[in-house]
Amino acid sequence: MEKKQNPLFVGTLAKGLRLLRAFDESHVSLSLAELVARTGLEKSAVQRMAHTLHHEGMLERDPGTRRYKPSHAWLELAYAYYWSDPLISRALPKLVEFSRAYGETVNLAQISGDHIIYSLRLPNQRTQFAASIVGRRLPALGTASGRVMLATWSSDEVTHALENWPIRSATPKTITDREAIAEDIARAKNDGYSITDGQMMLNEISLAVPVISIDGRANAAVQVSVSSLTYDEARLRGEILPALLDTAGGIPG
Amino acid sequence: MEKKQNPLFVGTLAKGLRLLRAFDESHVSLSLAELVARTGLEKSAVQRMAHTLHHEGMLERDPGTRRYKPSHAWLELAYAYYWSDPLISRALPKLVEFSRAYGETVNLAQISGDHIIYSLRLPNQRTQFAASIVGRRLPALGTASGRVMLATWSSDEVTHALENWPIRSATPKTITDREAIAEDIARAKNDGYSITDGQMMLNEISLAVPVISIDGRANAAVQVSVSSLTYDEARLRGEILPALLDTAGGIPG
DNA sequence: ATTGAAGTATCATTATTTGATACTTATGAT
DNA sequence: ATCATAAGTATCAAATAATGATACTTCAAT
Repeated sequence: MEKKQNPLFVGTLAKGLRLLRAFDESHVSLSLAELVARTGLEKSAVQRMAHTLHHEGMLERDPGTRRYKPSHAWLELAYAYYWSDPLISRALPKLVEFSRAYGETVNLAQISGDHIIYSLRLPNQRTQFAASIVGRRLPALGTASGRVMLATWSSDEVTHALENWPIRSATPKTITDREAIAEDIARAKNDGYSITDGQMMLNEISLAVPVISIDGRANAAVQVSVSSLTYDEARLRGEILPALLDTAGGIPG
Repeated sequence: MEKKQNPLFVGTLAKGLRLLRAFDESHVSLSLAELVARTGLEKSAVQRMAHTLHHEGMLERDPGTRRYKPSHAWLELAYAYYWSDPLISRALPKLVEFSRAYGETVNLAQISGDHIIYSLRLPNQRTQFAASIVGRRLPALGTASGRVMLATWSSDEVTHALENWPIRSATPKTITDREAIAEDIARAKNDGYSITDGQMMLNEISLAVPVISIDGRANAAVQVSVSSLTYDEARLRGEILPALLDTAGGIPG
């Protein structure tokens, strides 16, 4: 640790957190050696941190393989988060209502830095795993949700986002041209919704509408994903959009 | 810290985790002073840990009130957990299928020490917030899910659980007599399901069936909650039970 | 305007973490 | 089977980084 941090910064704690962060969708369990590789910490440090996290119930440990895994405590943290964010309890009943009425996958997305994060998801039969579980982060500029939120922000903020926020190409159809994204945001500003086609996954159309707070700004969006095989954009606009606007508008300010 | 721990134990990290754990459904945001009270740590230590957790993105901080809150990172951890637990991806499609077919709230519960934890929840219109979000823990003996899991365990394990696991009275109808719970588990062993009425919440009937693994043991259960105002136990057995058994049985070993 | 509580900053002390190393256990190739 | 190598575990002297007491500042309430 060669950082000249604030004297209030506790490096040991920060190191421990790096072990937790080392787990993700492509690293579902990690050995000691793998933790060393992924965190960049000393072997001894990882040994101690992993031991402590296990002792404290934050890491599961397979006695056979000696590999570490996330524990149930990670879900308990999510539980605490849900109670702490007032938007969640306001949005959930509306999303449930929509989900039951239309049978399509519906999500609540929130802005989180330059990404969006899905904080509520109500999957339907055909949605695949990654699109069914909360906590997924995606670059905001590449999603209908992110764009429809930006459409409610000041033009300075939008400009800054367009210039600095990341873009990740996920499919052949991913738009990586920032000029084109700017136009899409402008369109969303006019229309009050945003539609993307195959940006994160092929054959997936997303429709998002903003959850606007008292000050007119949206930090959240309600979003529906449908298969392009069963819907086209016109049908989405005709059948789903009005209900989705109701849903988002019905979320108490 | 007067603990004579293993030399591998890093006290500083454990302290930091206590701050995270201080948040729950009735402590959605905490001031520095409240964190001191809830963790039992020194004011200086809490100051440093909170600063570090905030710096590392694990705590949100309201600049106005100076209160700390869980951050979106807590949902990201849940995301990593979901990928790490193979049962989740196997169970989810089955639960979705059931949910859409019957329109009733359905959950996946897993054993977690002497509690159960809800790891998947598909809420319907009438379910209230606490029953809609994942990560909730309940004393296993007080739930249909816990009992139906125990029904697949060895009698030694059941005895041990009956003698030692906690019971919390949540409603006037909560059964606190361990003898009665023993009988209920025995019944579940025979029937292959368990029904409870108003144990955690009045007017709520729960039906749970085990998710049995290759060795015949269940560490998970699929559970349905319905209102006692619209269902009685007989109707639950007749209409829901067969489908629920299919659902749980269809979860790949 | 005053007061007490909450939050913030500082710093000498020393307990704790550190990281190198040695040891043990697993794994895989021949 | 045997060996070689990697992975995991244990130990300990050195010194860094956490500690916690205290003083200072800001805030909230009367």
